[in-house]
Amino acid sequence: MNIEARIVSKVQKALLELYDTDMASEKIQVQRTRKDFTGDFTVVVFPFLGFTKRPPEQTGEEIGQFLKEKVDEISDFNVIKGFLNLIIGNDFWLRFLNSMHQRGHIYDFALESGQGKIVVEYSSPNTNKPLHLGHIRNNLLGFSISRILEATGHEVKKVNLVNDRGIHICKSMLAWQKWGQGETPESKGVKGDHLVGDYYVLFDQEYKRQVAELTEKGYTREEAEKEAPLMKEARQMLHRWEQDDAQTVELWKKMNGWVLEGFEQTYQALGIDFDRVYYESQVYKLGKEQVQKGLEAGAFFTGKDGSVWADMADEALDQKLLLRSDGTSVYITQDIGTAIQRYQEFDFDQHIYVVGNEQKYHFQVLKILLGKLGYEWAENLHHLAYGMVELPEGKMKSREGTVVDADDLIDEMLQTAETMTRESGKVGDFSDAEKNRIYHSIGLGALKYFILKVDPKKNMTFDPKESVDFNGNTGPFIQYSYARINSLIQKAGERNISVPEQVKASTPINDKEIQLIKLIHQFPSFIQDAASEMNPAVIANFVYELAREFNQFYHEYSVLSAEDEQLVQLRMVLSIQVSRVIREAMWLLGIDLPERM
RNA sequence: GGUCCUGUAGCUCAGCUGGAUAGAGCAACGGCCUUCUAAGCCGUAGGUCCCAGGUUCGAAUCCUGGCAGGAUCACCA
Repeated sequence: MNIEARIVSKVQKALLELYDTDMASEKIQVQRTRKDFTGDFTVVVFPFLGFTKRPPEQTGEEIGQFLKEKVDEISDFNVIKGFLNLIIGNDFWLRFLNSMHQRGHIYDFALESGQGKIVVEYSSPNTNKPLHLGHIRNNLLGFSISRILEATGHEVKKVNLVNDRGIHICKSMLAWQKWGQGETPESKGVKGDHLVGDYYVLFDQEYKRQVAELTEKGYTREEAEKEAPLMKEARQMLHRWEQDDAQTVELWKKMNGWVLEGFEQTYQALGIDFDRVYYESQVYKLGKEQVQKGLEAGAFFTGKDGSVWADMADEALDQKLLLRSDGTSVYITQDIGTAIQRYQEFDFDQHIYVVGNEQKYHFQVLKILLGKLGYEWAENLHHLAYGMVELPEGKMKSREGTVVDADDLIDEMLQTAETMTRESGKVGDFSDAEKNRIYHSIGLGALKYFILKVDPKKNMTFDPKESVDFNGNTGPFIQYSYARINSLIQKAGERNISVPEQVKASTPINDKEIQLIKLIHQFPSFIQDAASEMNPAVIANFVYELAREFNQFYHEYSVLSAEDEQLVQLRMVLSIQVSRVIREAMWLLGIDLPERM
């Protein structure tokens, strides 16, 4: 049990003994004492006044007195207005630090194993164009939240559902067939996903031209869009694909292969991976059967033209199409099928879908439909709906060419990292391989941190200028803090300063040191919060605060040349523990740390 | 029009299930490297927490109603 929980239970006891009142522990507020007051934890006494029948100051005094006598860790207290500030004795913090020092992972004690199995679906790209900034947010969130859930004792399965079929892929295929002249990623020297994306753009340009031509001839816009020869051809191609036409399938396999290879490179650069990859081409039919079953069971109904619908009037929603009149399935039908498949495969306790917030309605409906089919686990599906990434000049629009390409962005980050590092002149003696590793850590660290530090559900503005800034609340700031501690530890070794197994109980600790130990102490509860809110930003903000706090300490006090031996040992142990927490917090975010920078 | 999300310093964001004088970074200005990495540290300046009511001992936080921005309500995915 952590110290806060202990205080709550002791306050509860105090209320019972002093005022004969049994108060629920959730109603007792214990919080960190604000920096401008003395104390470590604060009990808010206002809620107790109803039954203590005493003014706030007196109530605080009485409870404070009780706690000081009955709780060893509490060495003193003070009362200001209705706030009872408790002071925890140094020996408690020292004991805590020592216990930390002997542990493996720090987040171990956030970890209660056997918390259940969770499937996290993320990334889910279409195979007709390369990844962009929006996908990066998705990938980073999915990957980080998976690690956070693992740290809280869940068994996590990371899955990707690649949308490798449909009309959009046919568009690229058609354009390549018409104008590609056998071009390949190798022959052209570009990544496969970019090559295919280029043909998608080509299709769109030509298609627009045809539509314009037709509207000039007197077609309405809608007619023109439908009748444009290119679109007709694309639809025919999709039809052929669905008929398993050998030539079409071969072309599809070839171009999908190019794209997937390109994606793989991007994933690798981002440092993310999956336990299982699904392809829509293989699972898109799964839902039909389920819908048929539901139809037979009376959960759904048939329209006049043979299409199948669900009525969601009970949920105050409209009707939803599940199968088209020609019997083919729509998007939601597929998701019904894959959800059931995954439940059978993994027997999950929860399933998280990391998908943009524009699909909120979709997932709301998905849960309802699975409920109608009688699956109680439908309520264990969660949609982690993240906001869109906007640019300072507004939304990213592929049509206007304002999308930020993932690979370009990564390159730019690496370039900047290299330039900045060169200018600092700190890695002169490194091998090229080492230097590249460092540029990669820093460049990607900056990008990842920039994106993960904001609350997922909010839309965020991505300012390229700001993202490339390595000062302030950034990934490199934290990496730098870490590298400095690391160097400290190296130096200690060179100077034959040994790190003790235990810090001596009598060692005096100053406020800054206590502040740092307190932060470390809170790490597990931040992990819990991040997990329950599905929000990596909680971790990001925490580790930033820790790094900032440490930098202040580092600036103000000397570790290796502290006044006496005991202090050197305390500060060494403290520094090591801080670096461990930074490392583990950054690991939860999926951000690498260079040992030197 | 219905539903959902967001609105905090010039800009980008924190602010936990209501708690003390609302916090960081960037940008601006001024300091600190003969001392463990200055990608750092310190200071100055900057606020009608969108508006109006309500609940409460207490509201940036909860409720209601506005306003502004965004998303969504396809036989698209």
